[in-house]
Amino acid sequence: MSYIAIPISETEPTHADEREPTTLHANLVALIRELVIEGDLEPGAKVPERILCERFSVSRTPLREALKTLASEGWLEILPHKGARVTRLSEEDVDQMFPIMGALEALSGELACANLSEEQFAEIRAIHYQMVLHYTRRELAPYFQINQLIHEKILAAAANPLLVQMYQTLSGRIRRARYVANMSEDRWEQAIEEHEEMLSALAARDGQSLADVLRRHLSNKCETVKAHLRQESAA
Amino acid sequence: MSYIAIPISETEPTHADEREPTTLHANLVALIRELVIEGDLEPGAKVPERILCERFSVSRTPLREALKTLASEGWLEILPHKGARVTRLSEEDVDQMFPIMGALEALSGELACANLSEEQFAEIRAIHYQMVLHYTRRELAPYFQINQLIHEKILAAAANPLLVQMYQTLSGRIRRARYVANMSEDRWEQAIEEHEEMLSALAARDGQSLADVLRRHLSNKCETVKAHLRQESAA
DNA sequence: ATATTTTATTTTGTATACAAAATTAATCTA
DNA sequence: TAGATTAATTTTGTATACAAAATAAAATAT
Repeated sequence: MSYIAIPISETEPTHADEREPTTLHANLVALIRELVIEGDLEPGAKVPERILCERFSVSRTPLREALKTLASEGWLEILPHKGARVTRLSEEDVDQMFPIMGALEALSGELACANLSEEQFAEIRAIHYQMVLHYTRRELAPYFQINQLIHEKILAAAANPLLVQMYQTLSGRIRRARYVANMSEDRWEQAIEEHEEMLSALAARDGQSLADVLRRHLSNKCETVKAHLRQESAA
Repeated sequence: MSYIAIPISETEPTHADEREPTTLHANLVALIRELVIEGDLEPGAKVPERILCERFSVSRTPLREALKTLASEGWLEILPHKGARVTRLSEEDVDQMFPIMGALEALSGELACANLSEEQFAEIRAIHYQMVLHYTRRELAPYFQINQLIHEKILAAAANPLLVQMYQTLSGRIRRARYVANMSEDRWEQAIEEHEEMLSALAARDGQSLADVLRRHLSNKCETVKAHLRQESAA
């Protein structure tokens, strides 16, 4: 049987000791997940319980519960009697993830077109042009951030919380790889063109077109990420 | 309050040499998940730790880890200091789940058409006609079982393990509701027609058509499930 | 020195112990 | 009697303790 988790992901405190109404378990899940996403725990690295216990000043009980949850979400792999390791994304994994993300994002596009208010559209359009500005100035980091924001806005407009959660789980797992991936000039230009298409489709509330371009966009992104993974594993 | 009788059957393999290393945690996850799916633990029911500990003859530590995992998978909800409850699907939940399942199943259809061997197709066709036979005899339970099998075969043909896992997790969560839902005669006939379309699309390896009919099929199923939920909550 | 057992040490899996919160039972008041 | 307050009980959250497995280190044989 399968086990893919649907995470309850909300941004939470930065220190384990500023816990108020929540439990250690919940805090630890958020904290360790962040460690993985930010790359403080590298893919393939062992995640020894004792080290983390000392780092967060907690006992093994809540920590182990957190590890189990994170494994269920796909961030870690737990081998019986051998402990937890940070999941290492293979090209195969990425090949499996991207079509699914494509399908989910396409769905979000269709739903967004059906629901999008004029205000929401205006906001996305504004953000879009801000992103283009960053592109013309070749400001990579802000570009990525704004880029992410656009996809989040579309996702939010789909008005399906479960869809948001599932997409974010997948997206989070490749976020680091995607961020580090230095795009080629050509790829960057292509990405901008795809975003122009998205805006047009959104303006026309053309769900089918939006779905198509999102799928295509993601498929291209997939190649970028895989290239980066190859490069990384070579080094 | 209803308690549970649990068979702890398959923990002892017949031969120790072909025994893969397993933990109580992993077993418990599978066992309790089954309890939820089979309906032994009803939606909304409390899941008291002590009771389950006694039923399974384990301590709270591995049990609690299992509960955390199951909560992460969406089967349970854990409220701090109040314990675990079986997730109760609202109509809203179902409305959110089905479009996603539709997107995933549509994707599986496209991928299946791209990969399907002649042998695989022949197998699905055979199963299909067996299902039609059950329909003509109005044998509901076997019909459901075979029906499920067809979808699993298509999913498997997509050759994307992650897709399988994600779909099964969602599918499992509504399985009980879907099974119990007594279909109307009209709906049943319609379902059969949709399955005929699926087979044609598969035969032609027409991914787009297959995706469309699968989405439509699932959308109809959604209405059936929601009707059942309404009926259930009324009682 | 290399390879292979044997023995320590560490790490994980599970059980138990104890404190805090929540639930239930009991008591009191109007 | 109903409702509110307080005390008892249960249940959950976390820490610690101990056993089994795995890893590292030491010792032996080749």
